[in-house]
Amino acid sequence: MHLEFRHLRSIKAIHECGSLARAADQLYITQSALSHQIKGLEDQTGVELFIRRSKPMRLSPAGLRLLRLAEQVLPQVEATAAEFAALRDGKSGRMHIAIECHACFEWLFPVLEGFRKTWPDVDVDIRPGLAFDALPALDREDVDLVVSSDPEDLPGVEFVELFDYNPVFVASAQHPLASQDYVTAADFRDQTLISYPVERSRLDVFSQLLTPAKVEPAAIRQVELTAVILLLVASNRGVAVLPDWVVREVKYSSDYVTRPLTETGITRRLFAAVRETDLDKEYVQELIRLARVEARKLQSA
Amino acid sequence: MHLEFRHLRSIKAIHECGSLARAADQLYITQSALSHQIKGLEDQTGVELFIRRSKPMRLSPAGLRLLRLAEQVLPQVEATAAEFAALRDGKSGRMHIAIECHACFEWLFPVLEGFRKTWPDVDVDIRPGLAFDALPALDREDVDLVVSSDPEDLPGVEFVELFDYNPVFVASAQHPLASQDYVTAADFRDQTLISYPVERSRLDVFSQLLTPAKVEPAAIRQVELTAVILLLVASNRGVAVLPDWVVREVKYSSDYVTRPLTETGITRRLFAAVRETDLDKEYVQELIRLARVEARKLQSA
DNA sequence: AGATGAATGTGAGACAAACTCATAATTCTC
DNA sequence: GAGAATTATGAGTTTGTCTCACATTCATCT
Repeated sequence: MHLEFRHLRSIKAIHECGSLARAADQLYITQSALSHQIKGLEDQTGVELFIRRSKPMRLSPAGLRLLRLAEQVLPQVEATAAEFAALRDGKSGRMHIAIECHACFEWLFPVLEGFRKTWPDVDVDIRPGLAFDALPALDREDVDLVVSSDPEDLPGVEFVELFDYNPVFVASAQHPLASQDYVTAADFRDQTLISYPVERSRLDVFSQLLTPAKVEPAAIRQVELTAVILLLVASNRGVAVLPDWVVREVKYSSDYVTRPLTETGITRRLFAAVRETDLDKEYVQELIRLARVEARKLQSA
Repeated sequence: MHLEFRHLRSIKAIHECGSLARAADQLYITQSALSHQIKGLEDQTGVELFIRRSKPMRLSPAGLRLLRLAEQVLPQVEATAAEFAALRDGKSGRMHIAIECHACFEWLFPVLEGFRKTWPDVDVDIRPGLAFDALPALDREDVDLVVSSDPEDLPGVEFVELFDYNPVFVASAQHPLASQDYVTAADFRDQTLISYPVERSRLDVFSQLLTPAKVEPAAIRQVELTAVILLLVASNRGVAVLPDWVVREVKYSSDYVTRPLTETGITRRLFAAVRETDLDKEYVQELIRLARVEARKLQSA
């Protein structure tokens, strides 16, 4: 049975118009074409679709069955076509984000909250699980944006600057180091460091401070959640290094102090890695813009 | 968006096979054709359907959307195609029956009960509402079989003999006429006749007995249901004329007697009117066969 | 009945779309 | 980097669907 959408549309039109000629007009083909088409289908299936005895043609039981199929199927097709149109116009799309830096969730989530209001048809998700090899995942189109602070020169991938931040030392107000104006690598030698459970190269404390200075903390405790890290620090169970935006957030204001790392402080830059082909998409640019706005908000807080 | 079933089948096949070449084999087309086809669809929609960066091609989000459509739509189409095949093979069909004679429901219903067991895919219905002009309805394909005792010579319509029956006089055992061996037209002059609410020409009592004899009953009471007619007759509220098969059914065995109409009795013949084009369909012949069997069962009861 | 009008059906040819064949260009694997 | 596997491309053929022009059918009116 060689059925095509054309046949379903024709049957629906003939049923609605009550005549071949009018249906043909509606379908922008000649009445002859419609007649050929229906006859062809009838010949092929060996089943009568219309009752021609009485003259406005009426659907036979078999024709009614096809009409039912048409009424099930055609709306689904049109819905898909509409989604494709939205996709092409850039109104719809996918924005699955991999975050290499664990704490980024803190500013990214409010950004996405705002984003989904203006771009309701974009499928948004955060995938912290892919932290390992997020850039290959970007290339494989498993994700569409990677938040990273280590830009690489990859073909087809563009690193767009988001904002600068400072990793800062965090300790309980009662902690001895709290009395210093700033903290150096050597200061960590006797400390319990509380950090995210990821490899050292991905942690600012190590990559920017301890590893170059060849300093090893007395102990390391790995904690998944930012809120819990701050809780432990406030209870003087250890010290931590976190991006400034985290400790500036009001909701975590607790009994701890922050100090710069080294006399001058350390500055890091965050990037959004996206595929070059996605760079011109409006919603991608909008997300980057929103991220920068959010960063400015946090900095002034 | 010029989508065809072909595209949906291709996308499904490529997804399942994981490669163009294997999918092409499965679809009985060349790999080249498949490549052209997908590219054509992508060009037309302006949306990438497959990710070709890595070399077994994988579906893009948009491609996945189409795959979902395919998985919704294709089974529906195949189900319809299967129904059509059954239709052509005569395993499936429609058997909407119009009964001109009101009492025919009594034997027809058990027939249909048996019929639907062997022909589960035939859509069965009884339509007593069409009693008026059932033959035109047959021609218009509103119904497929008309049970009638008045064969006409219509083009395209065949009257197939079902069985003979005798309209018999029914009265309470206490009724004066119950003492006679048979009943004549004149006997009705003083009686209340209980009959179905249809025109006289459709009632055997009138067409076969009273109208030719120009006899008018004292009163006529019209009752819809056969069971109620027999109830009223048993209560001596009037007399009736019913086909023999009705009064032979055990379930109605009550306090009434039956007598022949006229000395010799009246015999009538029942026909199944079907369209000539339907005559060779197996399930039509089967229904007629079952009707005759049922009639024999009732006669021997 | 025959005429009239409004449908639907039919046949031939035009045209476009989809396929095949042969071959080029990728990408993966060892 | 060579070879294998996979996908892309271009040219030419085939298939199928459409249009055009006309035949046919059916319903209604006088």
